Amino acid sequence: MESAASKSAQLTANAAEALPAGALEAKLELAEKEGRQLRVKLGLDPTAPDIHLGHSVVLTKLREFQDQGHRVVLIVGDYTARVGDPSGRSETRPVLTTEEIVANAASYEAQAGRILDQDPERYELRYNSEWLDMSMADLLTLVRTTTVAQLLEREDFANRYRSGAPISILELLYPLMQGYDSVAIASDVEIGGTDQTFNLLLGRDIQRHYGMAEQAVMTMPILTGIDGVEKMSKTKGNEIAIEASADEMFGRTMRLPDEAMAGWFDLLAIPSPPDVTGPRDTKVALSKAIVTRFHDAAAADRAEAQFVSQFVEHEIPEEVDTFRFEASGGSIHLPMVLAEAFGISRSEARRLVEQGGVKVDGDAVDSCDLDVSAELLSGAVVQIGRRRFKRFEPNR
RNA sequence: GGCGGGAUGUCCGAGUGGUUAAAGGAGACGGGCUGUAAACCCGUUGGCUCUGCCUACGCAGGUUCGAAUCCUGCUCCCGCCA
Repeated sequence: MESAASKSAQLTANAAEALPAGALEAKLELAEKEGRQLRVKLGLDPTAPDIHLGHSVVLTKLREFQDQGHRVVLIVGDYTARVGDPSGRSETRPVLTTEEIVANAASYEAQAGRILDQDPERYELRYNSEWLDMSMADLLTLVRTTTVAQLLEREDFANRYRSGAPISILELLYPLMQGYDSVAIASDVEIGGTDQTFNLLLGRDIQRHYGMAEQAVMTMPILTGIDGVEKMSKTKGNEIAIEASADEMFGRTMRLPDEAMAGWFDLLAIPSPPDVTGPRDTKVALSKAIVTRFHDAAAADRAEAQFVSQFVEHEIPEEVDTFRFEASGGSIHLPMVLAEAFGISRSEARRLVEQGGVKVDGDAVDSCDLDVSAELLSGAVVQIGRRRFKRFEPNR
């Protein structure tokens, strides 16, 4: 039997922090002694419908807990989403409608299932509206646990307060609500990104006020987006969704700046290839590993081949969507048909032609020829830039 | 309750009567280059029936030959003092 110490060491291997020191190990020991599972909590913020690689870091960590026999309690923050987590933000989040939240939550659960073990013995899903839709009296009890000074210790609040930027009461309430989630589900461990450290630790205080054992806290480093700088997030458009196609996953990973690769290997728990290879090959290996994880090895090979053909050798891809155009007249006004085919405005189409960005069967269109013959387009592959293709077929 | 600040294009943010479709930055897109959908360089970035026209600087009016810029009212947001 493995010791609690070694299990703890294993779990914290690529974590940022495990707080307070020794707490996780103590929890593991306790669980073993009492012969029970640990309840490991993760709060999900259903403000965007897609799970991306950033979420996968934490979810994969939860999976490790499951593989050691523990129980993951996923909390869909359907109620807290009405408040908006201010973590790391300089402004108040927009509030979602109930319908959006419900739809996002459903999609979240389905996607989380790709990483987590959904065996009911080891998996529990809860919505925090279940307990946060509380009476005023209960809210007052909750609010009594914490002071404004405590909340203002949090870096983003402190910064905003100092600079005279607005802080809404709603936002101050968020950490309290999240902490109450820990009370409601009696969590033993809570996991989150390093930007959650304050909230996770406050959860301990709140549990204590309610006379409960305090949770251990584990934070995971934040995965950068494909820009290699900012936190991966849908809003910034630098994410790789775990539902993305193999080609998209591969290509987007190839966009990652070389310097950011090491962090990705570490956080995504992908073994680094031998360092005899150059950065290009390293990045290819990373891309293939990611595609393999969410699709399979064959898909990774195909994605690589596709990438090489399209972006290295600049070939027209084999499979191109067909666009049917009206070829009744003899000549076609290019901006019009491009706008229709690619969903851009005619002005934009005109600009693209002027910049030499439009190719028909590989040849750039002359900017003087805004009207072309229908025959030229018939059966041709029209290309905008390096990434957008459509096969034109006359509509007859 | 009092005082003050603010609302500009996808975002941030200049601009206080006239070459302003609106500086600058970010983002995005196109081209070049490249191991790369990286970096770097160049360019573009409201729409259209495109040597011109239309729409746009919170909303509604007004002044003016002419307003994002001045005036009036309204809506919303924020800070400070009490």
